[in-house]
Amino acid sequence: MAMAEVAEPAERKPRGRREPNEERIRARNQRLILKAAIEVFSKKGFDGTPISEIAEKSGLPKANVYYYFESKEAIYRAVIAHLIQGWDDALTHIRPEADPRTALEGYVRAKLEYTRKNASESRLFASEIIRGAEYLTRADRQHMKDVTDKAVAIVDGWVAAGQLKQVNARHLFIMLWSATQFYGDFEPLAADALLVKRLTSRHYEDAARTIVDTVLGGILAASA
Amino acid sequence: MAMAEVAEPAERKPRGRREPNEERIRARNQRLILKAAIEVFSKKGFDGTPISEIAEKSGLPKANVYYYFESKEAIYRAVIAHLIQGWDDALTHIRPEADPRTALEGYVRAKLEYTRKNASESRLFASEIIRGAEYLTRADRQHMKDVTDKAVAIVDGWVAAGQLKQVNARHLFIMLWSATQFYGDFEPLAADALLVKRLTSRHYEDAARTIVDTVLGGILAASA
DNA sequence: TCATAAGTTGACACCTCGGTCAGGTTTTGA
DNA sequence: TCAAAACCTGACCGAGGTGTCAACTTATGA
Repeated sequence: MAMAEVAEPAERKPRGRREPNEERIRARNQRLILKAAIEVFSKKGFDGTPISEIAEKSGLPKANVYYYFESKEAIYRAVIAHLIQGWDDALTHIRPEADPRTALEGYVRAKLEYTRKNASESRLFASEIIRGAEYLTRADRQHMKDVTDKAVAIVDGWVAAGQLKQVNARHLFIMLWSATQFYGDFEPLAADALLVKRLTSRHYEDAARTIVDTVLGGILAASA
Repeated sequence: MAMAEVAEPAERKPRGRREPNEERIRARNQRLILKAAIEVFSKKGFDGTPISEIAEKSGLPKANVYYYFESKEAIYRAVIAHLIQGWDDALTHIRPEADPRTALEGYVRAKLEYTRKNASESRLFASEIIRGAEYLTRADRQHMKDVTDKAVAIVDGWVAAGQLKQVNARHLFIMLWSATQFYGDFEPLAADALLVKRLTSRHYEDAARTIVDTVLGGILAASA
């Protein structure tokens, strides 16, 4: 709603250069706040999160949090915007000149890795989408679309070249995405299904193998 | 937390029988409240939902809602418990004597159908899991486990009989589940990926075909 | 050295929300 | 017909949450 999400200082002209490791107060505190916010938001959701808890977790008094961010919503938006970045890294595995099996397997594994290592972020993102994605900016969504389009084009190319059987690339990526997301976002359910208390790296390994085997087995053009 | 979730009336002995279509006041109002609750909870989450809105949507004053339910949490629990029921219907397609292709295809289509027709419930469930599944009772989770176990055993049977290639049945079901869930729970994302504003039945049809083709193509034992 | 900008903070205003309650009306069943 | 149970509800309360503010301290740069 608000135009200026972050309260800007009166912009003293940045005349002198700075030592790299002398982190500016503003940068440090914003980082602290955002980091705490990711954790708390992902655990309790937007409405369930009191600013006081973000403040506590970041070691700052509440009023100081409001010195750096205009509102709770501004913090949330900043966090969401930050999530989008790391999002498409896995897709870099999908390169036209790569062979489909290696590329797709690389994607699946990278995606699972990301989901596993960044479970909080992943859940927060999922929860934002489930709630209707109202805090994702048009630009964020466009970016995700662009990245998807590019990957889809490459898969279509493989299909055209006879390297893959006919397949709807968009639905294919949805499958891969949802399957990989699942292990992080719905961990309790996944753990139940696998008869364990918590998922370990072994389960992620099994997941990768099953996904790759079944999906690739289904679309890889007669290589066997 | 509370033992008695729902405020019970002083249990007048049910001595006379009733006309079937003369719905009792209590039953009707509880139904109204639960229905409204599903909608609102799924849109705003537990913390984001004010009881006043459930009241409004169900046409009852807030105090009346509290006449039927002890607390907000009680309403939420009741809703969640209700969700579990419809959950495993799709799995009835997985029967030992069925042939794998028909069975799995039936499952995928039924699951997509459910997700599509009951998007609110589906999202609410997903959001509950993402938040850590703290309101799912042990019994609910056990039930889901049991149902899963049964389906897994059947798939394992097919594998043993040589009807399917070697596959980790538990991960397989996770794949199918997550893929089918995705279209309902993450609709905005799915729509973006498919370059449309909203998903239609055609997209669900494409989804079913893609899932079935790729997954079954990957695990069906040399039938082609 | 010193004026000014940036950063810090406890206290507080204000509002929303979960939940209660007293006292009413309607249903029920004998 | 009538008493008791079930049902209904406006008004209210207290806890907890967002966001503000005025006064203070620290950093900056000429």
